[in-house]
Amino acid sequence: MSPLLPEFIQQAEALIQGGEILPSGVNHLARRLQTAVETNTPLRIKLGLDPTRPDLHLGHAVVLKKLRAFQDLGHKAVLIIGDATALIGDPSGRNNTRPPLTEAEVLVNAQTYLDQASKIINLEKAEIVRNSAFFNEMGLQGLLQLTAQVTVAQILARDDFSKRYSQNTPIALHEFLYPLMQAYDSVMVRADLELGGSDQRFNNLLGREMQLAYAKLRGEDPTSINPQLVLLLPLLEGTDGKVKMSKSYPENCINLTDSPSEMFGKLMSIPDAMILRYETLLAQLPEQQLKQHAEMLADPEGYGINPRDMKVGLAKFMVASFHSGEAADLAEEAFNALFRDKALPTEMPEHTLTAGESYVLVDLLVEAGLAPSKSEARRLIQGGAVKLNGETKVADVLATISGIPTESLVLQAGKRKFVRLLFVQRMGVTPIK
RNA sequence: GGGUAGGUGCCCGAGUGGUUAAAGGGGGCGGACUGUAAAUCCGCUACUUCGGUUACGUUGGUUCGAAUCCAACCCUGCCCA
Repeated sequence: MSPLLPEFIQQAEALIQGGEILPSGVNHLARRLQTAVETNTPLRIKLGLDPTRPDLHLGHAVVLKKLRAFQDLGHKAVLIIGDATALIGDPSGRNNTRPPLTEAEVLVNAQTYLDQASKIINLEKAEIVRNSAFFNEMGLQGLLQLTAQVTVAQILARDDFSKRYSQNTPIALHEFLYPLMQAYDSVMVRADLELGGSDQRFNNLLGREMQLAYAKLRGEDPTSINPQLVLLLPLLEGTDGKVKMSKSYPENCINLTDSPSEMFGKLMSIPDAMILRYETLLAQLPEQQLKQHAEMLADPEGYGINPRDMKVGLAKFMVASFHSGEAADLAEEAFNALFRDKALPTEMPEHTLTAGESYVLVDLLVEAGLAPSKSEARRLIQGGAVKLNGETKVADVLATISGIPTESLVLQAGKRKFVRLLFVQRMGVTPIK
């Protein structure tokens, strides 16, 4: 074997940065990288995504960006659309069974996933595999063979399962299958490295075992097998700064499909303590800059900086990378106008009303989508949340409103919900009954 | 199959006959403040034609009155087989 070259060690270090490689040690990865170049066979980098809910968020972006980094070095991205595994739902980090999905939902979500992933990775150069392709073929025998490779004790050793088990919360048997199936993915796509969040440790490591097990079944020499490496990346906390960003808590997520202003605003809402973490995992700023930011954040007054401005920088960077620089500028302007200067937004949904008619405000709030029910609308008014044209606060629950033709009024509920009311002349003749 | 403990609002969780639309916490929403949709503080958190109506696994029953008592059923944990 040729000696390990420093350039590949450096490459490996850069790739591992922020994450954890298993088995641990830079050299494992460096060796693979070098061999790949020497033999001119790109590494197969596996990432599995379950189309359980249609939107990818910035948590996924952390892993996808890493996948992109491998792509940029000429390696093969193997994207698994877990349309079979999605029928179970990953029990990782869960304390209860996931709600099942219909097959139709899974299909729609899968397509959306690919569209969104294409914002980060180069989809044309990636290999895309739906795991239903081989799981549907597997048959009972295949399933039994798969399940025979792992013992119940091994599965129960997994943290989530053992916790649920000891807390007497139900575990459905099919949930045990999830790690096995994910591991089998690795066998089928002959993965050299699997990417995952740090909660994927068990599943990804099982992939190694499974690759070995199946190699033995095929009668291959176990010593000649190189099971996949595992690169685990930290889980990004959501906008609350506490719980990891997860599809299970949509309000805590920043989605890749979020509009520029939405993405900007959500990034501005992360706690100050999260700034550095986002910069590390998402913006992937150079180490030096991160260090500098850490110092400044530790003593904002001393450095004469405002953490807010740092957040603005982060928010603009992210919006620019998912939308465009222009969109980022516009989002910043709109944000400042709306929240700093408390101006009305320039664009908002419209709701058309007939001029001269009298409308009860409570009804209007519901019709215009500003409140989910009339009771809620009343509460909003009582809480002082409802304003007209940004000025007049409505205090009366029984208030009514009417307008003259071509007049427009801005109805506002809270700081973020606006609707423009347009009054038009009644058209034609109203039929009289 | 036998025994036993449970099933409460978006989530967790108190409540064992009557001001209980149901304590407390989390989450969410709103307000004030600010440097932002940070932090902090405060309020709200079933629906309604404002008469009421619907809610504590389901369906019946007892009672002037039930989340609370009774019966059957469904679901979950644990022990035994």
